[in-house]
Amino acid sequence: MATSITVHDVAKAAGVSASTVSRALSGNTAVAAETRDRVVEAARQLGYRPNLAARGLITGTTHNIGLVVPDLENPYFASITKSVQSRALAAGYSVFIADSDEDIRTELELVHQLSKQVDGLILCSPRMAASDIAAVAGQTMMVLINREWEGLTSVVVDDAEIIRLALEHLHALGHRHIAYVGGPEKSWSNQKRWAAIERIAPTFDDLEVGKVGSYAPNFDGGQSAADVVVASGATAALAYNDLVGLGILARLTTRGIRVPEDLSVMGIDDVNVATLVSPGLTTVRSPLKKVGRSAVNSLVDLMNPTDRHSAPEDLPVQLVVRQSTSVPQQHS
Amino acid sequence: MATSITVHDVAKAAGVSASTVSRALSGNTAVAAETRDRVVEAARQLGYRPNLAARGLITGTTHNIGLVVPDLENPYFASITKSVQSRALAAGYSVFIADSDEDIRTELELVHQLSKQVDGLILCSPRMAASDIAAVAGQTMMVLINREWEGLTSVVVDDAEIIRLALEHLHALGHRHIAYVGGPEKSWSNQKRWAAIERIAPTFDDLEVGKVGSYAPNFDGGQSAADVVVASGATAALAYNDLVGLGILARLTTRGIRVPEDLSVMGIDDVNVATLVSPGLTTVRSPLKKVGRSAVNSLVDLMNPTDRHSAPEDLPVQLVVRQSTSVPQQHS
DNA sequence: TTGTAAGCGTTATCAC
DNA sequence: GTGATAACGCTTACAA
Repeated sequence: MATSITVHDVAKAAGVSASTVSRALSGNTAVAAETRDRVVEAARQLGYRPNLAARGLITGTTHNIGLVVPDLENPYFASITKSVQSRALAAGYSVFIADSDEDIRTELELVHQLSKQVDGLILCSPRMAASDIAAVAGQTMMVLINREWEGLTSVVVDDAEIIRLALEHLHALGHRHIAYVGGPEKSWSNQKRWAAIERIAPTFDDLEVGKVGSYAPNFDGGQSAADVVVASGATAALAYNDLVGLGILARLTTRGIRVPEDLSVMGIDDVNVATLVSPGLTTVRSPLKKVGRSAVNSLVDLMNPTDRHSAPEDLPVQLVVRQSTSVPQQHS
Repeated sequence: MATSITVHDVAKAAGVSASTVSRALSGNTAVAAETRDRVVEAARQLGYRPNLAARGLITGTTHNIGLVVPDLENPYFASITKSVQSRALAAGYSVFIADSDEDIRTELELVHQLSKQVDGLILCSPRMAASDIAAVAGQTMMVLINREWEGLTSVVVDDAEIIRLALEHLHALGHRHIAYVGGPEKSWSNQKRWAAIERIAPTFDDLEVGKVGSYAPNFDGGQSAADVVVASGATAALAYNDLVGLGILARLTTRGIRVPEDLSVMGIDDVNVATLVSPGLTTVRSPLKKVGRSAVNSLVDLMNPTDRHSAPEDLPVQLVVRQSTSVPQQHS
C-alpha cells in the first residue's frame, strides 16, 4: 500500500504535463516520438503502473469480467474457470471469480456484488430464476453458459447430441433397459438432457429409458443413486455427469456388483477425473476448454461492439469408450 | 452497461444533497433517522449500487483481493480457491482469480496486473523467485500459502508432521525401503518434504527412503514415475501429492502390479478425488478449507491494522488409511 | 444535522 | 504536438 506513483510523478520526471504522459502511454493520440520515449523511460524507472480504477471511472470500462459458477470443486467448473481465466488474460481482462456453492441466493448476491465492477459477466450453469437473469442482463453485459434465455448470448453444448451418442452406444451394445440418473431439478442441462432422452429414445428399437430421481451433481449423489439403479432392473446407467457416474461406480464396487459385467455405467462430460478410476468411465466428452474460451470471446465481442466479431466456434461432443460399458450379460 | 444511477440521482429523489446520501448509506457519520430512512428508501427504489471503483479512489481501499494459484484444475488448489472465495465474501471482499498454469513468467505477470487493483494478494504455492516476491510485497499487502519468506505472513501446513505420519505408518506396516516421488523442483513444499524425510527417516529403525526424480505434480507425473518406482525395488511409494499417487496407482494397475499386495502407495493432501478410486488412496489429510480461510483472515488483519486481530488457526494434519497400503509381502 | 467544495488518478476536450 | 481544464462517482473536510 506504499503510496503509488501517479501520472503526475511521471510527468514531473519527464518534464511534460500529465495529459502528455497519458497519451504517450496509452498511445491513442499522436505524440512526438522523442517525447514518448522520454515518458516511457521515466515511467519505467519509477515503476509506474496506471490506476485502473481511476481510468475506468472516466473511460467507463474496467477491463474486468466476472465469472459465476456453482461449485469450483467440481472439476467440470474448474476446467471452464481455468479456460475463462486464460482467455481473459490474453484478451487483457482480469477475472473476478464467484462460487455460489449451488445456492440460488448466494448466486444472486454475488452477481449483484460483481455487476458494478465489471464490464461483463459470465454466468456458468446459473440456477437462478429466469426473471433474475433478465433483471441483471438489463444492467450488465452478460453471456450464459449451459443456459439459454431470450435475447442473451449463450454458449451451450449440444445436449441432444450427447444423449444421442450415449443411447446409441448403449443400444448398440445390446442394452434395452437404461436408467438415467438425474441431476439437480433447477439445472437447465438436466432438464434438456431428460427432454432429449424422451425425444430420442423412441427412435431406437425396443429401448426403454427410465428416470431415476434427482441427485446432487457430485460423487455423493451418485453413491446415493446406485442402489436405486440396481433395484430398477436396468442393465445400464447413464449418469447426469461423470461425478455421479463415479459415485455409482464406487457404490457398486462396494456392494460387489461388477462393472461392466453386471451393470454398465456411463458418465457425461469427460472431466479430468473420469480417467483416474478403473474401470475407466465411458462418457461423452464436452469441449470444456473451448466452452470457456468461447464464452470470453462472445463477451468481449459484446463489450466492444466496434471490433470485428470473432466467428462463433462450434462445440463438438465425442463419445469416449472406456471399460465401464460392455454387452449386458444374462446371469442365471 | 445501462448508465447506472449515482448518488446524485438518489439525492435528487430523496430531496437531499449527494453527501448526505453518502453518509446515510455508509453510516459513518450521524444522519437524522428520518432523513436516513428517506434516502435508504429512495436508493432501494432506484436500485442504487455504489460504484466501488469510485469509492476506492478516494478511500484508497477497493475491497478486492487477488488469489494466484498454479493450476485451478488441480483439486488441491480448487479447494483452497473455493474456501478463499467463500471467506472473502463473508468478509466483504470480492476475489480476483489468477491461474499461472505453473508458469513463472505468467505468475509474475498476473501478480503485477492484479496488484494495482486489490487491497491485498494471496499467493498460493508461488513458484516465483524470492526476490520477485519481495519486490511485490513492497507494493501490496500479501499473504503466502505454502511458502515462507522473511517478514511475510504465511499459511503453511506442517510438512514435517505430514512426513512423520506417513513414514510412521509405512514403517509400522513393515516397510523398510520406501521411494519418495518428488514434485516440481521449484515447489517449496516439495523441498520441505524432502528435507523432512532426510531428517526424520533416520529416526526409524532400519529405514531407507530413496528419492525418485522430479515429476509434474499431477496424474501424468505419477504415471511417468510408476515404472521407476517399481525398478527401484521399494516396497512402498510415498508420492508428492495425491494426484501423483493416483497416477502411480493407475499405471501399476495397467501393468498388472497389485496394490497394495505388490506395492503400497501413499499420497499427500487427501484431495477430494482421493476417495474416488479403488483401492482408496492412503494419504495424509491437509485442512485445505482451513488453509484458505486462514489466509483470508490473515490478509484482512493485515489490511485493517486497527481491527482486533483474529487468532491464528492451527492446521492439524491427519493420517487417513485406505486400501492402498498394507504389510509388504515377499513373493518368491 | 446538512450542504458546499475539493479532490482521489485518469482521460477527453479544447485551446494554443 | 502539447498543456490547461473539466469530468467520471464518490467521500470527507469545512462551513453553515
